[in-house]
This record gives sequence, structure tokens and C-alpha cells, in this order.
Amino acid sequence: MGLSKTEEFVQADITLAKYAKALGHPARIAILRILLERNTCICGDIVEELPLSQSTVSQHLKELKDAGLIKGDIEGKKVCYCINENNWRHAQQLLQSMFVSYTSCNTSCC
Amino acid sequence: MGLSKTEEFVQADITLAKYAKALGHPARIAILRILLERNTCICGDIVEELPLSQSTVSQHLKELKDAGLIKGDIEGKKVCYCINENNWRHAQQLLQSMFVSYTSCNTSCC
DNA sequence: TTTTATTATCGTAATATTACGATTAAAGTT
DNA sequence: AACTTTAATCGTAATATTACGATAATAAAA
Repeated sequence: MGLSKTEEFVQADITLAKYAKALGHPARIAILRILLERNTCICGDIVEELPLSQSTVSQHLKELKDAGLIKGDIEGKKVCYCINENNWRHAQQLLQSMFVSYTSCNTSCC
Repeated sequence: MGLSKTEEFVQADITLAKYAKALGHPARIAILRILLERNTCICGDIVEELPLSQSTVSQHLKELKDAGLIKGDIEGKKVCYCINENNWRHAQQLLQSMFVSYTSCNTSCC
């Protein structure tokens, strides 16, 4: 359904899940790659690179912005997008520390 | 809606998004933490640690399994869960390489 | 064999997500 | 001022997700 119950979980897990959820769609990964590819802000031009309508891309951009992974500032007639450095590093660190905490299973049942 | 259109994106992005999506809920992060905490398989006991019903937890487990992040083998009366080592490392590598590809924005518009 | 324990699945309701076209909003351009 | 460009938002339909209780399925235990 989309009931949340997130209040029952620890904050770090909620934050990590929020970042991961934002990464959980190919279009948003593609948007991030465009932003990453050139290490500069992108003012427009994102819609043309994706097989989606302008409104849909705008919606995906909003989700990335809401999750904190990107920033978007108005720059005249266009809007200027780029990675949100602080949160990007934060997400990286949270994910990394979870992934790194894995050590091979020492039982053989799986 | 949940229209997909994933066929229009590159495979690596689709795979990465699939892993990220599975990580996109606090309950599933919590489940993974339980599996990571003890470096052994868990036969049962996962439901008791979460503030969710058995059926809901089972559903989350299924999603983690479908995404490939965990394995679950039948072990007598219980089911034995653990991290899927190969895919775990694959997800880690895909995420890591995306995050690492970021270098600070050299323009000042954002 | 009946009972018990454990997990998956079904049915379902509520909410969220994804996608689009149409419209709006805001700032340049003519 | 009227027009154009760019991006957000609205309205919407279709599908997915999340949650639960109830039921099924399976295997161990009695």
C-alpha cells in the first residue's frame, strides 16, 4: 500500500533507505550519470537525453532533490542542477559502511 | 503508476536501480543489518526483531531475494537466510563506482 | 497420525509511484 | 506589451508497494 511505519525504525536506516529509494529507478540513475559525467552544473538539457517526457523528468528531478542527492537553483530562464556534495558523500558513506560490514558467511547452510 | 519503460535504459543502470530499490525501505535495511550483524545464516528469528507482522516481513524478504541481495534455503522446518555474497559484492561495486565518479562541481551556480 | 511450529502465499485495502498531456509560472526576447 | 523558452505543477490513469489477517504448505514433534 504505501503505509509507512518508518517511525519504528532507527534514523540511520531511514536515511539510508531514503537515499536508496531515490536511486531505485533507472531514469534517476541516468539523470545522476548525466550530472556526474560533466563535472559541472547542468542548466537544462536533461530532458533531451532521456526517453521520457519533460514532466516525467521534472518529477524524477524533484525526487532526487527531495532525497537530497541533487540541488537545483534557478539561473535565469533555466534551472541549474548539480550533485549535492554533502549529501552525496553522506549517502556514499552510509551505503559503503553497510556494504563493507559484510564478511563471508561461515556456515554452509546457504 | 508504476509504468516501467525500463527497456529504454542501459542494463547497468537497470541493475543498479534494482539493487537500490530493494534497499529503499527501512524494514529491508533492518533485515539486512540483522543478517550482517551475525556473520552466519539466520534460521528464523527475523520477525521477532521487527515491528512488523510475519507476512509483511516475509514479503520484504521475498523482495530482497528477488533483487538477489539475499538467499534463502529451506533448512528443515525453518528457512535459512543469508547475504548473497556474489550479488552483494556486485551491488557494492556498482554503487561504489557511481559514487566515486563524483568530483566537486567546478562551477559556482549551485 | 495428529499436533505444533514456521514460513509462504492469498486476498484486500490504503497509499505511493510512474507516466503523460495540459496548464501555469517566470524570465528572457522581440 | 506580446511572444518565446524553460521548468514546475496539476490532473489523470495505470500499476506497484506496503501492510495486515487469514489461510495454506511443509516438516518436525508428540
